[in-house]
Formats: sequence, C-alpha cells, structure tokens
Amino acid sequence: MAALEDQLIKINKQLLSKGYKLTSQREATVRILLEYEQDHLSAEEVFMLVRELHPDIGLATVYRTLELLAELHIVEKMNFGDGVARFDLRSDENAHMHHHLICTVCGRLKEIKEDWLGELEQRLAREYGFLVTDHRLEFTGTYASCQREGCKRASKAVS
Amino acid sequence: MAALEDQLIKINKQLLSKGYKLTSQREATVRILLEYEQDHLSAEEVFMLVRELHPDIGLATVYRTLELLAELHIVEKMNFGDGVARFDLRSDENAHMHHHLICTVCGRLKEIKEDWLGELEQRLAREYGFLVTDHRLEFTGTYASCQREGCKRASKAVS
DNA sequence: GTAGGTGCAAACAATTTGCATTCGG
DNA sequence: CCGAATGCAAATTGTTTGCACCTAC
Repeated sequence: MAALEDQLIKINKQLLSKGYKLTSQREATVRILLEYEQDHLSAEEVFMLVRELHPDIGLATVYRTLELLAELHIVEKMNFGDGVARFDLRSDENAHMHHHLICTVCGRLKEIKEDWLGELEQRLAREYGFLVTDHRLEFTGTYASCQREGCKRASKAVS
Repeated sequence: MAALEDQLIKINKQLLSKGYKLTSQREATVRILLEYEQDHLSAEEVFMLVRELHPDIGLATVYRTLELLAELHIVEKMNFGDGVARFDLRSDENAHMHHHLICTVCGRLKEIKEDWLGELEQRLAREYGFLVTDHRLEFTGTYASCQREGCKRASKAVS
C-alpha cells in the first residue's frame, strides 16, 4: 500500500540492515522492480529497463542484484518453463496469496491474489508435520474466450 | 497400478498411435523414467542412467525423447529453481493430484498425491472463465523434525 | 524404400565468475 | 581507507540444432 518511494526506502533499509551497501545500481534496479511489479521480468528485461535509468550498469550486476534480493526474500525467483528466470517482487500483501494462471492459447499470465492455501497449509502441518514458509501455485489452461475464438496467436507452450 | 511392463507397453502404444516410432533408445528412456518414477530426474541424470541400459545413446536423443514425452503429456517438465529442467512421469493416478513439499533444511522433496485443487479449479472456471488443464503446487518449508534437531545438512535453498 | 530417428559436434542462450578498478560507509 | 560492489569479457552450463548416417515399419 505504501507509495513507491516509501517501499523503496523500506527495501533500502533492509539492504543496509543486512550489511549490504546501498549503491546507485541497486537502487535503480529496485526502482524498476517496483515500477514493473505487475510484470514478471526476466533478468535481461530488468537489465534493459534499468539501463534507461542508469545507462552504465552491467548485466552481471543486475544478475547479482537480483540474486541478492532473492536471498533477502525481497523478490522471488520464478520459472515458467521458458528457459529464463523471472523475478517477482514480494510486497507484504502478496507474499502468501499469489498464484498464477497461464493460458496456453494466448500466453497471457494473470496473477490471482486470493489466499486459497491457508487451509491446506494447516493441514500439512497437522498431517505431515510440515511447516510451510512459502508456496507456489500455477494453473495452466485456457480462457473460455480464447478457446471460443480460434485465436491461435503465438502459442509457445504447445508446439 | 499396472506393473512396470504393462505401463511400458501402454506408453509405447501412445507413441505409436501418434505416429512416433518406437526405437530402442526411446524404450530405454521410458524404462528409466518408470524405474525412477519417484525421483525427479534431470535430463542429464536420465542420460547417465539410460546409458547403463543403452551405452551408445546420445545426450541429444535423451533431450529429444524427453521433450517428445512431455509433448504427449507422458512426462511433465518441471523447474525447481536450480537451473535444470526436471522430468516427472505422469501416470494416470498422479496426473492431476501431484504436489511437492520442499524442505529447506534437509532438502528433501516429497510428493503428495491427493487431489486438493479440484474445487479451486471449478472456481477458476466459474469466476475467471479459465479452464484448467494442468496445475503445479509446491510448498516450501521445513519439517517439524528437521527444525527440532539442528540438523543443518547441505541446505541449498537458504544460503 | 523412406521418413523419421540418431549420434556427434558445433551452436546457442542464460547465467556465473575472475579480476582490475571504483565507490560507499 | 578498506572491503565490498561494479563492469567487462571470458568461462560455464544446460539445451538445441545441422547434418550425414541408420533403422523401424
């Protein structure tokens, strides 16, 4: 809910508190991640965008920063089957209720922010003695609308 | 439920019915996948194992076979964040009820075969107009037993 | 017979790493 | 100041592809 700048400050504090230095590159990267929170950017995409903000940044730095942020659980490193890692900001609200719908026809990727798994997690604790700290839920399928129209655009999932 | 050989025959039929030839390499690969159904082998691991059965097979063939099997939905191509694709046999029973628990302490990976998402999928169809053909559910966390003992073995997830 | 399958090696793409230089605290 | 962070390029790693040969049907 916090404004962009507030979130940025908060993340920066997290970095500092862990003993990491606050460089302009890191700030620029976080800024992009915040700005594009809805998208699931790949490292390369982040790189291209950060570059507009900080032209002399190197790709390796972006990789290093993203890895660092993932370590601190500020972003989540994800994989959607295409060979690239994608990164997702984990703001407090969507930390534990953040699922994905992937359409095999139009390739659209939608986020669902409802807490569907709380009950299941309790059950895991009870029945399996497993304490969940994180989860990932993805549904693959098609939208009724996509199926109706024969809209076979660039479908990459099904060859 | 079927015995290994029966499953093999069935898969072979699936291949044939789609017009794909049944070569000894493919059979060997499927055989390994059946034998190691519980593990989530990477392509390289499959390669090493198939090699024992069929020493002159090439890595590329294994990749091609795995991709083919994934296309036919005989195996599922998965990603657990480490940079390698892993492959999971989808026998009929576990096609739609096949989830994972990943322990960050001991690194264990457990499969849960219960259908927990049927209800959610109906809801997706109703509320989002999205028809699910597949899903993936992973829980990351720790076993109570792992937490109790300070058993910090090779934990790779948390650095 | 022939189209599809294979093995090998080369090509690729994403990510990592070594190292000299720079910079934040 | 000093160690951590960066940029660059080279190295690695996982996966794909081109092509001549081979094999199942």
